[in-house]
Amino acid sequence: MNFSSQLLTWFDLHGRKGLPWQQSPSPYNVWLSEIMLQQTQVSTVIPYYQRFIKNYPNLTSLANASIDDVLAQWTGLGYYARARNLHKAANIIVEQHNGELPKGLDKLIALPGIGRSTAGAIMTLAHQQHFAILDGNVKRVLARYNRVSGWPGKKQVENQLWQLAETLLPAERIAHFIQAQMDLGATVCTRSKPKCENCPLQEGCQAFQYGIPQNYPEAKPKKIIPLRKTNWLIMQLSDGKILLEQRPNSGIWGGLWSFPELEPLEKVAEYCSDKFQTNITEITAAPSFKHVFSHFKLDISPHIIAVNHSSNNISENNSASWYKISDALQLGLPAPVKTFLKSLAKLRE
DNA sequence: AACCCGGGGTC
DNA sequence: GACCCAGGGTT
Repeated sequence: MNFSSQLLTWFDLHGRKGLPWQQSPSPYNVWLSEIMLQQTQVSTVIPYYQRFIKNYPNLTSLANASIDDVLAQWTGLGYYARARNLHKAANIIVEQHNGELPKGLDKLIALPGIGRSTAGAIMTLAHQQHFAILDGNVKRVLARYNRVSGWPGKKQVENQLWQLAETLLPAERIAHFIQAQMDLGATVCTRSKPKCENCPLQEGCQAFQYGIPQNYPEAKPKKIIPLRKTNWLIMQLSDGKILLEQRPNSGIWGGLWSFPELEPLEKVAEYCSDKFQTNITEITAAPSFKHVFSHFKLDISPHIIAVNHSSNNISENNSASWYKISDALQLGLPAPVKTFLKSLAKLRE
């Protein structure tokens, strides 16, 4: 028995077949699930996927939605560029491909947010075409099976893995095979404590036979991440409304609603007055906390600022608005903002 | 080909 | 705090 037939036999017995996006693997459903699953675990994705499909059952409804609504649906999933690219791609597909996801690796890769692996997943899972994928699971399975040394972030190592992934493709049951690789990686050939005793590929696995499976693939070189500080200005009117500002599309939390930030804090009165037409009556410092991103750490000091309007509306040149907290919670919010707003609401109860 | 970008969950 | 997770985009 070879790699693919061993894997397929295992899949029939132990593979995952009840995931929401597997019930009807249309190109749209596969695409949406693949985007959500980029760098995100299955268990996290499931409720988001179900809500998304309920609100946007097909590609046209997604394209017709506003980006603000899409981001609100995405709140808490992270990597918000995925949502912006998804929405952008949906509109391109409506305008240039008659509302149907194009069929073909290169046409898929041409869309924002779809790379080679995601395109491969759509071609195999939705169209039963003969392509490889190379996600974290497949990288791990192949690196161990073939004892590939080096970090997959290196081009040469990645090329080697792609080569292997393509060589091992079976002639039949391509969708099951792709799914089986991911399932094996997720449930048996796990990053730590792999269950080699339950693995159908044990006999041919080079790392199991001659090395230590956990050592493959090599880990990403560590980097020291910088610490940044910021102050959140949580302006609140006497009626309880708070001010939120929409962040620019590029950069961290792009397109999401958050509190105005100011560092240093010295000229806070001037800032609130000039930019938001508010007069400060009282400032209360809330406990600071840290939020960790992959490439930096943010030390956030929230300041609850009781204010009065000095003018009825905020100047037009910034995208900020006053919200009741219950309404704010419906917007696209970074996770720590959502958490903070919830605690603020509880405080006033 | 190297490097950058980026959120949240879990243990 | 370290590490994981169905990568993509830019330079």
